Amino acid sequence: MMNHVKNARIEAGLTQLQLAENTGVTRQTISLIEKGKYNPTLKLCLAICYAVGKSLDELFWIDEGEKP
Amino acid sequence: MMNHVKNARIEAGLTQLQLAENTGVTRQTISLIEKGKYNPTLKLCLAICYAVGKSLDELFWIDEGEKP
DNA sequence: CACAAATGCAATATATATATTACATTTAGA
DNA sequence: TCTAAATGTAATATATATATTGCATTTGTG
Repeated sequence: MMNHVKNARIEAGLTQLQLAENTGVTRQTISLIEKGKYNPTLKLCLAICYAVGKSLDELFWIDEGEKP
Repeated sequence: MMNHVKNARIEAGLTQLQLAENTGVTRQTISLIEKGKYNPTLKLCLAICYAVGKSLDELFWIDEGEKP
């Protein structure tokens, strides 16, 4: 479940803890999502989008070519 | 948790049962998502996108103006 | 109208997303 | 180098997404 959350978070100047607080979840949850080890809910995906100023497609859409 | 799944499904000429089978979930799950009573996982959101040929933003992004 | 397909929805069970706590490791700055 | 902040990660607990079954209601078509 690859995504672009980590890059977007860093671009937004946020730490994992800050993003977690902004989105109402735990730092672990953010960490695992960034590592691609979680399958987040849509609600959380949207909260992350709002927090870092990106769209769902920008953060979570994976083109075939991007799959390792 | 409003979305545009129902319209997209109908445009794609699929029934709830067909979309459920294509995405590997139950018809109930599709029904509840369309009714906005569920908070689906990203994986399922992507499966629905692929099944109906739409992007995450097209199906699940809710503009402020759209909120009832 | 009659009949079948499609949909809504309820109750219970299961799988898994997320919380909580805690500790180890890495990274950045003085 | 030293230290604090940031990050990785594990164990257990809880909340909730999803499955399963079943039946009622709606919708379309002859």
